[in-house]
Amino acid sequence: MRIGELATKAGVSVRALRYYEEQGLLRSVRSTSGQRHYAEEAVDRVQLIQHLYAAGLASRTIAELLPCVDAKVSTPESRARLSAERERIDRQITELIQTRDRLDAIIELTERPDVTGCLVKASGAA
Amino acid sequence: MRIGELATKAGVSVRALRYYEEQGLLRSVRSTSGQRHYAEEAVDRVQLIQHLYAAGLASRTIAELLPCVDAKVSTPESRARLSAERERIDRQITELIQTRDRLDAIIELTERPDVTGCLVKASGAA
DNA sequence: CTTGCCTCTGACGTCAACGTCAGGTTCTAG
DNA sequence: CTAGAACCTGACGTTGACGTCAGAGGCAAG
Repeated sequence: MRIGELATKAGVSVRALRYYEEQGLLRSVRSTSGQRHYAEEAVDRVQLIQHLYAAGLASRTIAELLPCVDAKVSTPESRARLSAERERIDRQITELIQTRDRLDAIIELTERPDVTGCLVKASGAA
Repeated sequence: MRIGELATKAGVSVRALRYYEEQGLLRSVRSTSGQRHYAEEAVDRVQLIQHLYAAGLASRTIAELLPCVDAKVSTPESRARLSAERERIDRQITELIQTRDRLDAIIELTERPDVTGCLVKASGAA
């Protein structure tokens, strides 16, 4: 498939795909006229890239991780990098859960209709 | 306390605190000479701000949420906004967990020492 | 063959959350 | 009283992941 189709299927922009290639995250086969062509698997790969971006990884980091994903080969460094990022994501999840809980508490406070007094008086209504 | 102390206690830069004030997220009492002074609670507030940033909220969004946190007052819109952001964070957590699990799978693949063949040959070793 | 959409390569624009530097004031320890 | 740290207000710089525009070529339909 060509770049437009991949963009649609993966839910990203054409520009993003070119950018991924520029960053070494995505490869394409070029036709004689220079147009990019992709296999079906590229859809999955693009989505993985998106998820890693969403997890806060930078292009450089992703570029360092993907080769060992492809080759299923690991050096001590790549393994360290993989688990380091895994831990980072894990901490991020923990933090997000805390933030969500805090938001929940806030919602609880602002939504409680039985403490109507605070809406007007905002005095020490325990 | 003054801005430097707050920065240290909250673990952010002085510049960041001034930026928060500029964005309407943090208030300070000015001394006659113009220096900012904060109460102890500011430490908590700054950390909440940081967590919301970490959860992907923009300054504008935080600025819209904080007043109803402060006043513990809620309009229908503020309630909608609060739970909308809560849902966003929730989806983000789900997505992060998926990404983490995917990383785990990758780590499993690259770390497995019993499939030594793929390190050199990378053939169809099931 | 032409119309119209898709694609190409630069290359500059954007936006947010600060970093950083300049030039001047204020506070505090000795 | 004085040196040095901390603070002030602008205001420009930075970074990453793209958006967007310009100008030129490619491809299927009629």
